[in-house]
Amino acid sequence: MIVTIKDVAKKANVAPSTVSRVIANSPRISEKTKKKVREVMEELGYHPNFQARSLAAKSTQAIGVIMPNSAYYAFQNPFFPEVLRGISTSAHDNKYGIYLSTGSTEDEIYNEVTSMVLGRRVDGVILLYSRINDKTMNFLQSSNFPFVVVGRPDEHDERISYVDNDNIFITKQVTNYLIDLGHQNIAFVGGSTDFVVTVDRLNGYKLALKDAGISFKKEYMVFEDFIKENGRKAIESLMNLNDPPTALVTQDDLIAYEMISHLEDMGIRVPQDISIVSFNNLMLSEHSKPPLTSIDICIYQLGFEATKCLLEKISIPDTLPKRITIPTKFIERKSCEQKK
Amino acid sequence: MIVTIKDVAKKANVAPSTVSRVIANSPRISEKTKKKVREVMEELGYHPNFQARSLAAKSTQAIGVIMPNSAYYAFQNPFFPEVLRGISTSAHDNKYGIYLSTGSTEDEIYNEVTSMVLGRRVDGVILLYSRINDKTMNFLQSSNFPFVVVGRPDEHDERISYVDNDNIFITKQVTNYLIDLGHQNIAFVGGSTDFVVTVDRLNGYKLALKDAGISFKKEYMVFEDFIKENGRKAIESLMNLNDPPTALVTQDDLIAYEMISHLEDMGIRVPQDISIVSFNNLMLSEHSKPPLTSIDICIYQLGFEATKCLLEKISIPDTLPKRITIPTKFIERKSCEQKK
DNA sequence: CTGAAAGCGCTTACAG
DNA sequence: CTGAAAGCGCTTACAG
Repeated sequence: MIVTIKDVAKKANVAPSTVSRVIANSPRISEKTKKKVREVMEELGYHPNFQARSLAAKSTQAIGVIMPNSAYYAFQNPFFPEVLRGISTSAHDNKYGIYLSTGSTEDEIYNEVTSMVLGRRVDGVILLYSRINDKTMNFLQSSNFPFVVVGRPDEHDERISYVDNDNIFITKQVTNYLIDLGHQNIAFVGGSTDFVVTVDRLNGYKLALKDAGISFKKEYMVFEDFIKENGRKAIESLMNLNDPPTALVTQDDLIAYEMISHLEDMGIRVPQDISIVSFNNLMLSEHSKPPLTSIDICIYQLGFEATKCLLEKISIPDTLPKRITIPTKFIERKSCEQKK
Repeated sequence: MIVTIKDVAKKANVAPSTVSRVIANSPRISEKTKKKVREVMEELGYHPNFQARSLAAKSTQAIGVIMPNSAYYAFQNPFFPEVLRGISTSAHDNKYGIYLSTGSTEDEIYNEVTSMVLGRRVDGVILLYSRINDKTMNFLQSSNFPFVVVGRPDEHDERISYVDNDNIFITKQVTNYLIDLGHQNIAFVGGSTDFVVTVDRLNGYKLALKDAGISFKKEYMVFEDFIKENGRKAIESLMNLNDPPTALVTQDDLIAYEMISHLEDMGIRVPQDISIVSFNNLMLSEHSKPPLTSIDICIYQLGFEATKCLLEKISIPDTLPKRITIPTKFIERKSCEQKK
């Protein structure tokens, strides 16, 4: 049979309410009573029931983590285990559990989130992506439920708490790095433009070009949909331009690997013929050929800080919205070269 | 204010129990009543409270998913997002949620699992790894709680439900493939020997050698701890043997990439000088250089079937333990060559 | 410092 | 086909 608070109370000769207070470690209970009750709990193998606790206390001690739908480039992307590690470390430090939602379509995600929130499965939510005009985010905001976004919200970013890198700035820097190496024909290979991160990075890229007086070419932008459909063709169409790029800014190491592979097949060498700089600094990037020059966006920290921020908001509901910027590291390796 | 079953009942002029039955879509309620109640639910924006439901019905509609601790080689490994995708597809199809546990030490995992189970946070558990003499697994089994393992349990495997590849067999096959290419000096580069998967694959490897009359050499085995500490040194010590291997069976594509990188640095070419065959067939492996010959272990299916199996066990408690074997695919690419 | 009582929002025999 | 009542295992004012 299941051991309840009543069983413990009876055996310890106290009221159930006292046992409850011992569990919560209330300062209003004497050490002596606490000791006795704890002994009985131990003896009986008592374990508090989460559901009952949640119902009575109106707190679930769980946070919801919402992954983007799998259409997002590369669900095989190590980004997710890594954020998750950051999230769970912070969550467990605070005795919170993680409730995971991974819809395969936007609607599925939306439904899962609404039922999670309205059904009080969780005390707060972390959105692991930011998409343009996202109805899930809109729902979260209008329902006034504690949530934080990993990424920059498309709208109302002054009213939403979020954790992000400074994507515009770092992409500008990275592009400048290529420009300083003498490159003028720099292409941008991005994820889906539905995501704010893509838009931000694209803007950083454009900014750098503008500052350097390099005109921006539409043909130099390639996005996820095209790559996913036919990565080979995507890069071919880029390299077959009259004025092919001599450098690439790629949004993810995984995409960079694929690009490099196709390029080599086409007889184009990295970095001798084309330079590549990328994002995420996956573990592998150190060992790829050539070793990838990449931006370490500190994925773990992104998750860790987002959780910390959420937990704060849960415990102090009128916490002001804040933006946390996670610094990045430029890891220079061997995929870029001075333009000849 | 929160809308409860009572509010709906009052407005619809029925008893709360009737509303409850409408939610459960009980056949004992007339269509007419159902319709009326549903309209009111819609109108009031009613959403069932999970905690209350769980408490009364003694079912949480959630499964716990236990990840191995991050010490496991490569938490950046795409294995996890991929199993998770399989798990969540199956779970959501059945209206189950996913409760994630990711301890960073064995003890943390153990504590999370016990509190999850004893505290009735979940209806069942999926263990995403199988480790030798694992106290978490032992706890699960002795507490008679529904659970299934992804991987082969170390002990009592006839009494535990699990989903696995036939690791012994496939590793034997893979090793034979290398033997057929003329290789005699074949090394095994594995994960941690704490995990059953490593042991099984090692056994498959040994079996193939034995059948071919090749004597097994201890120096030809390299394991995780050594690699993690110093991957470069690990491979160097292998290649500096009097009789260095001409082929490698590697447990994971990620490790294979690292090995290849070190080998090239040492001036040893893959596949000309050394052949490599590996496991997991990551998305990248198609694009790596050389394209990796790898075993696709069907990670998604592993997760999907494990969940199906668990859900069955939850709904029919006396379901017999079963073993489900997920077939694998041998993806031949260009990392192996005939021995010269 | 401790207890009796009400209540969190549901489900489910039981009765009709 | 529907309702009244008890109960799931906790927490938390309120009272002393």
